Order: sequence, then C-alpha cells, then structure tokens
Amino acid sequence: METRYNPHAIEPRRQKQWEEAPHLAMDGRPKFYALSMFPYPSGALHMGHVRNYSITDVISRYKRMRGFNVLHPIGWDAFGLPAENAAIDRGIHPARWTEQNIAQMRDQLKRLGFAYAWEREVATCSPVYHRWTQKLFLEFWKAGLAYRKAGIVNWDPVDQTVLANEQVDAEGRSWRSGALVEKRPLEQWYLKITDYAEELLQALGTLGEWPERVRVMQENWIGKSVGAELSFPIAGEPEGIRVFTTRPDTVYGVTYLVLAPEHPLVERITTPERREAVQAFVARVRSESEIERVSEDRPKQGVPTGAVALNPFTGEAVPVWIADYVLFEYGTGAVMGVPGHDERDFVFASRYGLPIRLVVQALDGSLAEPLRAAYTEVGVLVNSGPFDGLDSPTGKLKIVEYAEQQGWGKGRVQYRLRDWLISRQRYWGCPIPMVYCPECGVVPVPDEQLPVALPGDVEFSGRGPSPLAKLEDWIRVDCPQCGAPARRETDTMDTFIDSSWYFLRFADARNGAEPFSREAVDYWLPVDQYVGGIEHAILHLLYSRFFTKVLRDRGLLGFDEPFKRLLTQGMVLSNAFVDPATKKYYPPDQVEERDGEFFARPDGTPLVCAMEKMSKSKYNGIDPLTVLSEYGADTARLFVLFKAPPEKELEWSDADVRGQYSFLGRVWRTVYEFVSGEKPDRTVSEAQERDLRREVHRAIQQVGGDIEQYKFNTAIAALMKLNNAMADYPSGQSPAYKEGVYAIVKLLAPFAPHIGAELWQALGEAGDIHTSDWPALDESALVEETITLVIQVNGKKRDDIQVPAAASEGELQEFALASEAVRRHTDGKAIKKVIVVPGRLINLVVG
RNA sequence: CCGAGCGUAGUCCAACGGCAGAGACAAAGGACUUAAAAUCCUUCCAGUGCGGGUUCGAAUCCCGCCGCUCGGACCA
Repeated sequence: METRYNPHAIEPRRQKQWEEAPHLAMDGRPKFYALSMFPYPSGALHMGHVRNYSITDVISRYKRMRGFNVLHPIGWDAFGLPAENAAIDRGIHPARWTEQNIAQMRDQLKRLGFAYAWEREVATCSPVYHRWTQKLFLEFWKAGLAYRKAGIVNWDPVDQTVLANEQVDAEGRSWRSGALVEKRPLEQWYLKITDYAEELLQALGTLGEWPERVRVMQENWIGKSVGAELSFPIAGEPEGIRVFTTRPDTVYGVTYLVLAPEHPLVERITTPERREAVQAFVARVRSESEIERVSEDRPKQGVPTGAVALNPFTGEAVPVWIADYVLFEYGTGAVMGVPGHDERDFVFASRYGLPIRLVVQALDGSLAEPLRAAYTEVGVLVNSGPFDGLDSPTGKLKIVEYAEQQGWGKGRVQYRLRDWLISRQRYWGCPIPMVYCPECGVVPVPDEQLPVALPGDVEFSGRGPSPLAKLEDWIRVDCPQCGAPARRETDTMDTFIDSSWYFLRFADARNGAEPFSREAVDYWLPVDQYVGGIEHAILHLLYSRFFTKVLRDRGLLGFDEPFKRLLTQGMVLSNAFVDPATKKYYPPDQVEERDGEFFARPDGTPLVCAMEKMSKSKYNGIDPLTVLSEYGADTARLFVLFKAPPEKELEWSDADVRGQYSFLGRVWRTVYEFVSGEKPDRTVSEAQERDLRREVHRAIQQVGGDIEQYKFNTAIAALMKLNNAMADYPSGQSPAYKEGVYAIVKLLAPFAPHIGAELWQALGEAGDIHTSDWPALDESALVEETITLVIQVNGKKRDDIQVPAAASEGELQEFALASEAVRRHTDGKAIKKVIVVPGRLINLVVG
C-alpha cells in the first residue's frame, strides 16, 4: 500500500474494473430505482451535473450495500435545437454532432466514477428509441388524446418554431431562446392533457415525498376554478353571450359584459355606429405585444360595442363592451362585469362611468353605496331578489341551481391548464408518425412501418423553416390505408415527449418488440428516488405524470405516479466579477485584487465580486475536468455533497475543495498506519475501548440515517468526526480501533467509491466493497454508563455533572442539589417544580 | 401585489422545544524544513435579523416587522 493518497493512480484503475460490472437482472431482492434527470448532450458536463449525479450515486451505492437490487441508469435527452444550430454553423450533421458529444460526456461520467447500468444507456434520438416514442404517440392517437387543431400559437422567432404554453414565461419569453414570442395562427398537433387535469391535481396529494413547493407550483399551473357558465341573452344570437364566473353569487350586481377583443361575437353584435371605434380598438390591441397587453400598471381599456344583452336574473339590459383585460384563451373569452365585487371590474367601471352596485354586504353590515372599492370577501347577499339574506357560499349554490333550472347556465369547473402543443417545425426531433391522404384524411403510420426515420441527407442552410418541409422525396409517401399518393407530416415532436417516458424504457432498454414489457415496469417502477433541478418543476415533471396516467389507462402500466420521492437540488454558484455601472462581467483572469477590492485589468474599473449561478456569460463556471485532473473524482464528489445540503445553493470554493482532498488524505493515513503497523498497539483500558466503539457505532448510525434523509453534508461530517477520534486514539491495533478502520472505509465508500475500493483491498479484503454489506449497528455499543447532566435553575444553566446513566429521577435531583454552583441559586428558596429530561438535563424551578 | 422558503462565528454549514457547535474553510501562533509547499499541533471568533408572545426552558412553536431567494401575478 502506498504511504500517501494518490487519486491519479487509483481512480483510472478502479474505473476500468467497474467497466466489467455484471448486468442487472430482476431477482427476488427488493428493488430500488434511483434516477437523475438525464442530460442534454451539450458536449461537456458542468458542475450542476456533478452535483446531481453524485447524489443519486451515493444513494444507489448505499442502497446496494443495504441489500437492494439497485437500478441506476443514465441516458441522453438527445434531440433538440443546439444540434441543428451546430449543423448550420459548422456544417456537421446533427446526428454526428450529438454522437460526438455523447461520447465525450460518457467518458466524463466514467471519470467521475458513477455506478451506472451502462448496458441500459439510451439516447432519445436513436431510431431504436424514437421508434417507441412514435408508437406511444400512436397510443395517444388511438385513445383520442392526440389531435390537430387550428389556433393562435406561440411562435419563437429565433428558434423558428412554435412552443407550448409551459415553455413561455410570464414575460412572454421563450424558455430556450429567451426571445419574445409572437402569436401566429397555425394548425398544430396537441395532446389532451386537460382530460387529466383533475387527476393530475388530485394526485398531487399522494406525493407526500415531493417538495411542497413543487406541488404548489403544479397546483397553480393547473389552476382549478370552480364556478359557473352563465348565458346572457342577446338579440340575434341563440346561445347568448356565455361567460365564466367564479362568483355566480354576484350576478345581481352585473352592470355590463365584456368580450375579449378576439372574441368571434364581436364582429356580429357590434352596432353600425360603433363599428369604426370597435375595429380601431381591436386593431390596436392586436398590434400590441403580449408584454404590453398584460402589463398591470397600465389602465384597463375598452370600448362599448353598442350591443345590449339581458341579465336573465334581473331582466335588466346591460351594455356589452370589449376590453383588453379579458383574455380570449381563458374560460369563454367573456366575463360579466361586477364592479362592486371584483377589483378589475371596479377599476374598469370607475374609468368608464359604468354603474357600481352593492350585492354582497359585509358580515358586519358596514358597506354602503357608493362603494369606494370592490368588496371581494364573503358576506350576505343583498339587492339580489329572492336570494337576499343568503351567505355568499350558499348564494353561489342556490343561484347556480336556479340558473340550471331556468336553462340560463350550469355549474362548471375551469382549469388554467391548456392542451399541450407538441408540433415543432424543426428537423432534429422525433417525426410525428402521421400521413395526410387526400382520400382518407389524417392516417397514422402503421406499427410495422415504424420508425419513421429522419432522412440523413439533408442540407442545413441557415435558419428558417424546417429542412424536412423542403424534402419532397421524403414527404411523398403512399397512403398506408388506400395506397394513394399522400404526404408525410413534416413537423417533429417537442423534445419533452422524448423525456416523458425515458424512465420507463430504462426498465427494459433493449426490448426490440415493444417500448417496455409490462413485467419489467412492474418490477422496476416507479422510480424510488428522482433527483433534478427545480427548473423542471412544471414542464418535465407534469408531462411525465400525464404520460404515466395515459399509459396506465392504456393498460401498459400498473401504477399511477412515476416518481415516488423527488429531490430538487440547488444551483451551483461561484464568484463572478461585474462592473456595477455597465453590468458587464469580467473573466477572472482579467481581474486584479488589491486589498480585498477588485479591478478590471485593462483599465482599472472597480468591480463587484458576487456569488452567482455558474454560467458562460458570467465567466464564473468551473470546469469539472480541471477539478478532476487536480484532485480526482472522489474529492470533487465529496466537495459537492459536503459543502451544503443538497436542496440549497452550493457556493464554489477552491479552499473547501482542498479541504476535502486533505480529509481523504487523512483517512488514507488512518488505514495506512493500521495496515503498516506504523501506529503501534499500545495498551488501552476497557473504558477507552468502549468509548471508541461508541464513536464507531454512532457514526454507523448517523451516516446511514443521514443518507436516508438526504443529509449528505452531516453524514460526511460524521465521518470526519470518526476519523478525528481514531487519529486521537492511543492504540493503532486494538479491537475497537480495527473495527473503526473497517467501518470508516465502508461508510466512506458510497461517497468516495475509488478510495473506498482501494482501502478495502489494502485491508486484505478480496471482495468488492460496493456489493459488501453495510456495517451492522450494535445498539449495545451506543449505551453510555455515565452521562453529562446539565443542571438548570429556572431555565438557566448553572452546572453540569457526570452521573450514572441509570440514575433515577430522585437521585438526579439529589446530585443536582449537591452542586455548589446550583446551591448558590437555590438556597433559601422553595423548589416549586423539577423537570427531568432523561439522559440530558434537570431543571429546578424555584421561587 | 400574492404565495412559499431562508436569515446562526470572518465564511460555508450543524443543533428530536433541553449545554448554541457536529464538521469544514479562513485567520493567528507553533512544530517539521536550508527555505517553501505539504503535513501535524494549538488558539481565536457568534448567543441565533428585529420586536413581541407561548413555555420550567425557544435558534427551533405562534404573531408582527425588516432583508434576501424562488415561484405566481388582469385566469374572471
């Protein structure tokens, strides 16, 4: 055994050995499926990957030592635009670019020593994978859950493709390109996720091991509102104007109706004398960007259409307006204006002089007309005909009931969630397996003709429409149904489709006959532990849940939720240097430090140093490879796990990395001194042996418990503590010391697998440490004969004494009262109460 | 504006309602060395953002405020 720790010698050796790991099989052991969100093959791992994958690797290795049959796979989310851009910019085919990147990143993953089931590796772009993506799409089609619809869609002008609603942020920017999206009318493919809105919402309640905030985000995204759809009769329209409201109890307070400017009724009901003004208003709203339109600080604007509808409850005529604050996409695209009890309506009505009516009185009766603000709380109905006197929740029910009887409307639930637009006008994606036949219409490609492969010989000449749309040879196809000349769909699928089922494919990754066998998914799924970034809280996680439920209903799966336990890891930050005036970032090699202040090297501009998320644009990324070549994989892994709890932000620190390296050096030293006999066998007392054994078993208890609870930072601290105790111990060969040496090597192995394997071998053990048993906890070793008893008087600590652990409460009180320091505070006072916390403290309450 | 989370030594982080310190980094001093690095030893540092409440006892539970982070915001 070498005297000193040298990761560069041991890591390549161990990694080579792991290449030959036996393949996984289903067996009688309990299974454990640990999964990190698979990466996009950009070409280089970043620190976020290292953090993410280190977490699942520790959990997998730990679970394996605990006797579980562990599945810990990896793959590549390999379709997507960067590959296409590389083709345009550098003339390299997307397939080849992707392949090269995967090879490079696979090598990097291996250098980090992650224990993956490599025989199950998948890449979503490969035909053996996307064939099954297409097959599953056809399952959706057969279930009536995939359909084409013409509508206004989000268009990303930079990436030249449409986007799903989830992929556009609150400011109207694309999640990928950051460009402001435009609205375009197009006919596109959708998946009917709204059919599952209620179950996706309800089942959040079963995800007890998900972070609260992810559940809340999904709940908000689904956005359930319970209310009613009411119809307001208007001349010439048999259906009337249908509005959706969550406050049917305020229907007696309606003083106007508002349509979204895009609403199809606008044109039909506008009176001739209002036509010009209405058309001008609609044109103006159309010309505005999403941002302008939804910005809240601008006044709500509208114009009357001249039309008048009837409030069926009151028989009153109410004017119909159009206004920019009503969204066409939500509800029915029309609302009833109740300025007395809706803040937006109040603002609008005040601006345009529309009447404001009180129909819900506050519970204390304090409201009087004219109202100074909208009252939106619960109250008692007034000015509401036969419903006067009802509290507003009851009023809601009764009014909906009455509307249903009269045929004026019905109770209805509305969701914010919309169907998932999956068409993308790009080349590097999974082709949608559909054919358009002039005779038969939309025809699915039959199973035996799958996969619909991407044509290889394609020219990528600048951005613009998808190259597929120009490939006449590829597009032309015989109709699978009637054989007539037909045309292929040229759009590809959103890449989130590829990732909505990859965790299922891992259960049976080499199945050539179907996406996965029922037997394999029944055994391996659901994923027991999923780990990834919070940025997928809605997109990927919601889509995957949707897929799971649909495939369950198609009989392909037998469970309801794909991910049992979820951990969202925090970001990795590092120091960035920015000029506060221009917000320009400087790379570290252009920054100079003088007396703790920072200056730009070229011109001496003072800079601010701040912890920010690692990114190329801020020049503060740390390449994992440089850490690997300097300190090795075990140090890098230990650092990202130790520095912060996994769900929190992680601040990069070179000094702390070195600290982890020295810790591994110290553990090496501990084992070396034992093996070499350099630390001699000095005589130790039984009590010393018991004390050291207690430390050893405390560490065994804590490390296991902490891993189960994701507390890797404190688990590693416990290892450090044990190593410190060993270093301080006089004997280097006693039974307890030997037990400690074995324990520390095993406990360390899941975190730092290379050094773990090496030290195990140095101890003369032949087997693989990573498949050996986790050290057994001896509860009796934890028992203490004496404890430190803290004595408080009136809650303040006054003394601490050593007492036998077995002492009774009465004895403890006697010990406490015997203390000089305590007597000073109790003498001459009556003891009113004594509180004993067993094994810890005694509190004397005197007065 | 609404919602959630977080504020503990110089820094990162610990602490079932029970001694504020497990662990680390940094700093200082020392040992080793011709010297430096590495290594080892020793030392230093907060009363838990602020104000109240509950309790025998509060970093921990409750209320209000301040600050930071994240998410959602005209969804009728």
